[in-house]
Amino acid sequence: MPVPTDEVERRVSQLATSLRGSGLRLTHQRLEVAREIAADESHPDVETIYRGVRKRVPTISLDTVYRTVAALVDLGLVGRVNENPGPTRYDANRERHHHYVCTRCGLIRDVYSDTLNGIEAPEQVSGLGTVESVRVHLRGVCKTCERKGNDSER
Amino acid sequence: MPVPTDEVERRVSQLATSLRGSGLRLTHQRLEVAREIAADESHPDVETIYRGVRKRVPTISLDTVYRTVAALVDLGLVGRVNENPGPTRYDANRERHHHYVCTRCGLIRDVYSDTLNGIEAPEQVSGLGTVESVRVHLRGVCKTCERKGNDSER
DNA sequence: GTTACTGCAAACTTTTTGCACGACA
DNA sequence: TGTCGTGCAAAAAGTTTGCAGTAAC
Repeated sequence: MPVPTDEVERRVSQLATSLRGSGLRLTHQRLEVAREIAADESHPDVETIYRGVRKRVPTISLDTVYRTVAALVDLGLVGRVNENPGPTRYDANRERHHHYVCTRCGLIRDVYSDTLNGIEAPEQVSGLGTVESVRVHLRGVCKTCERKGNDSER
Repeated sequence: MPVPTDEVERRVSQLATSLRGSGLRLTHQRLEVAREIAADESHPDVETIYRGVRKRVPTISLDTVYRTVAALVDLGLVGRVNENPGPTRYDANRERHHHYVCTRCGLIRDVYSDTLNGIEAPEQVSGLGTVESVRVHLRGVCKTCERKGNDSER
């Protein structure tokens, strides 16, 4: 299930507004990188974003994608996802959510749950520092990998 | 608070037994890498393990540490921790636990909580695949960073 | 017209791999 | 003694940076 077109456009225009608002220039490349991330709910890495954007902007370079993604992360418009070793992946979904991760293929899916959202930090944690977010990571084997029955541990 | 000596030895001997049991040779290097991870609760990366082991085994090479750590992970004796971008970190603590992560300095502390252990996957997740583990990630700013008041985002 | 952004190339960091010698069982 | 593991070196993968030309404002 792809991200609905209007949701993509909503995200892109929010990204555009925020870029402009923070004094950054709204270039063709940035807009297309933003669009690519907004339309991809598979939590793509930079290489994947690069391949996608190149279909529309064949001259874009990989380092521009790196720089743009870093800018979007700094602005808080995109989240970094480090569930697995290997390339960092990115997430345009800024709604509160949790993650399901397949330990075989690395698939990451967003999980929405009021129950999980309601979890509070144990009081002992206040001795360590402030708590700004509580995220649940569910790990297992996805349906596709289970069907394949293979054991490519990633 | 360092890991108590007897707990370190308990972990090391378990690692030794498992290595032998799986047909791998019990070398000086492997034993010392295992000891280093077992004694370090800061979730060290390979470079840190390497520096620690070199005090006792000055001739060990970095790639041996990489290979040993990979073997320990494959045997399920050590966990991989990917809370942040940058080098992968490792965890000798195999008890069920959760993580508190400082978003400024990258500190990772283990969190034990029966409440958090009791969390169950929402039923919608069963549509995605099996669930083998449920871990809670608490992110915030640790006491030390808060005191410093600096903003080195990491 | 300025200044920030891009593309290129090179560097850097983290991790993996091939090979010959040395050490464990 | 045979085989697996180690150290060395080189390569691969992922990411960052300096610079000169180009495009946004």
